[in-house]
Amino acid sequence: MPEGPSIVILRGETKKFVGKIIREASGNSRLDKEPLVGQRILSIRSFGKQFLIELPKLTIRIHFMLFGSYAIDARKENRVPRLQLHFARGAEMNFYACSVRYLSGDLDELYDWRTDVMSDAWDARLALRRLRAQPNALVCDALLDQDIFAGVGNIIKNEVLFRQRIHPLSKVGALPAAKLRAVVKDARDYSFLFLDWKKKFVLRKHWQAHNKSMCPRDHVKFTFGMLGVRHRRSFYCELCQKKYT
DNA sequence: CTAAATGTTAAGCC
DNA sequence: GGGCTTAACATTTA
Repeated sequence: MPEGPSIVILRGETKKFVGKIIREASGNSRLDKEPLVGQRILSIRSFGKQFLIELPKLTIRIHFMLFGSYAIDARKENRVPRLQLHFARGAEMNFYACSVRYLSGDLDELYDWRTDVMSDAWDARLALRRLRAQPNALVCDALLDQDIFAGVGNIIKNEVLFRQRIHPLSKVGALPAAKLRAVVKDARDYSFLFLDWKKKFVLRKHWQAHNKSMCPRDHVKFTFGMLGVRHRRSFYCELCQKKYT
């Protein structure tokens, strides 16, 4: 569920709710759901891995973390939704095992859409600038930095590094300028491939590095490690992914 | 069956 | 208090 492209898919599945009025709100979230009732949905947006439902008085922010899921006009059996929104004629949205928060204020002030890899407003040059500002960071950390690449997660990280033949423990500042630009470009390009493949339910079979044991280029074993400040899984080939230090 | 995972936050420690 | 590391959270899949 959690990476940016998956949230874009959810946005597509819920766009019909824009303009609709929330008739009832329930769920095991501890938030007060009363303020939602009677509110009309002004817009449904996403920022990185966050799903946003904009109402006149507040915005519902849903983050699916690792395990979250949803059901639109359907329910999961034997599960209590964290948040359930009811609309006219039985339409409903159900969100499970996710983080729900309310935001107040103008979304355009809360979020810098230029940093969302899935956004029309994506600004590659801004990402480059932010990368150059932390030359000592490891590329595997930089790609997961939501202030630079909002929406990029561990799968996209592993795939982009493999596609660009970059060792995850490379230092940002050591990458040649063209290589750094390629990382920025591919973070977005691969995210859109991810979106396309996920829509067609063929994402997994296109993984070249993530969760794989063998390098498809060199047919040698991938190295596996829990790398970076967040100790996230990295799968990489010592032969074809160059380490810039 | 057990373990680990597409992620973030907050507590805990120096 | 800041900056860092670790634990907690929760569900599906291998």
